[in-house]
Amino acid sequence: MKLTTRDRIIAAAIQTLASNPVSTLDEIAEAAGVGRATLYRHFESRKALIKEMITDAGQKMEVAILPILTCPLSAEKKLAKLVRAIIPMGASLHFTVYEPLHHDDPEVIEGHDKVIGQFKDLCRGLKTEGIASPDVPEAWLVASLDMMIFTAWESIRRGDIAANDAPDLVLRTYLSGIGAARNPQS
Amino acid sequence: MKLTTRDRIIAAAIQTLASNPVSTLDEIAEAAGVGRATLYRHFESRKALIKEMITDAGQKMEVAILPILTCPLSAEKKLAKLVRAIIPMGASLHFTVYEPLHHDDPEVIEGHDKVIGQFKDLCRGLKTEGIASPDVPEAWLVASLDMMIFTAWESIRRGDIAANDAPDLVLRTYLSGIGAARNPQS
DNA sequence: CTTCTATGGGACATCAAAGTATCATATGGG
DNA sequence: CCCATATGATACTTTGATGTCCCATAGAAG
Repeated sequence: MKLTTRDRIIAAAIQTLASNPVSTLDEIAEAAGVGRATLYRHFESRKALIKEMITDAGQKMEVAILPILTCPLSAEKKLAKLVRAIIPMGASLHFTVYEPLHHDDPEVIEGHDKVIGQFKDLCRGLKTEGIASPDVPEAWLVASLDMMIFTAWESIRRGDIAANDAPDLVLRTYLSGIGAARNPQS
Repeated sequence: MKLTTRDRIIAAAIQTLASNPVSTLDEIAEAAGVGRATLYRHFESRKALIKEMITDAGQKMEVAILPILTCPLSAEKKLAKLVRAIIPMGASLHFTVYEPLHHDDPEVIEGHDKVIGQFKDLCRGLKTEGIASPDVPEAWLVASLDMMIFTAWESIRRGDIAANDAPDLVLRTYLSGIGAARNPQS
């Protein structure tokens, strides 16, 4: 199925703005392969585009996360599936979690809280299963997981890390650090 | 000793631009506690300010890193000192390592490479000491360390993590993951 | 073939931030 | 007191990106 023009613009905006937050609409339009006028036919303004981009990213994240986190698996297994699923969406993750702009928009905040909430639940599960130590703050569990996934995405994009190696690296580093893996499964 | 106006502006620019990359010069000037005119008395243009900010951040990083990495300690000890020293400089780290703008400026690139080079040396040391597993790519060792330190800084700034807890969290997560620490020293 | 819709491209208007110029004022040394 | 230097404040110009408009055209549907 062919992507709609709107979706191509959103995707281009995510990619372009992730690599340079001060991109112009010309750059975004070019990356999307459309004229700037077309961009304005789909979005009222720059601000509207960015807002829809953020909520769109949040929805994509939710769609990717929910089925994984609601299936009956151990938190550790869920984590593994989650990491694999989300690494390719690094830019979406970035905008969903770390967008200090639109601080005020309730719709944006809601999407943000939903995604973060899912992460928090997962991290709580890791604690109750004894995977994560109880004396590590939950906020750190969430923040470092987000960060590690985003870093993996960026490392792939730069060509530093093979896309197929990234998920294992993230899981391993997150669960047992950079030393010898304690549970070299999967 | 009192900070020069120039240094206050640079510091304000680092803080302000780290939290919002599209800050205006008015915002930066206000954060520095000076008038916008004064800002132009010290820097030719916005671009010049940002460039000097980046090189300044790079120099600060170098000054902070070098004495630690050249002293005769194990790589593991160096890492511990490094993390403690750099976390409060999170914003500087951010601009030194992850600034895709000024991609072209040789001076900026040089500073970047110098800092990254130091990190790489340290990571190599961790490998030879057997602290880091040999099958983890060096690029991942560097990238995840950078990002973890930056995340710690941001978590402190948001109020999620206590400043005094952050270094141990980073070291522990980096070396042995979020589970029970293997070597609960220091 | 005609019509409807979406698009590309370019000309133009508008606006916000960058950058410039000037004056009054403070501060510190002589 | 007087001068030099640095600054705050404000008004002004310039610039570059945003936002608007229009027209020619391609493709799909009738």
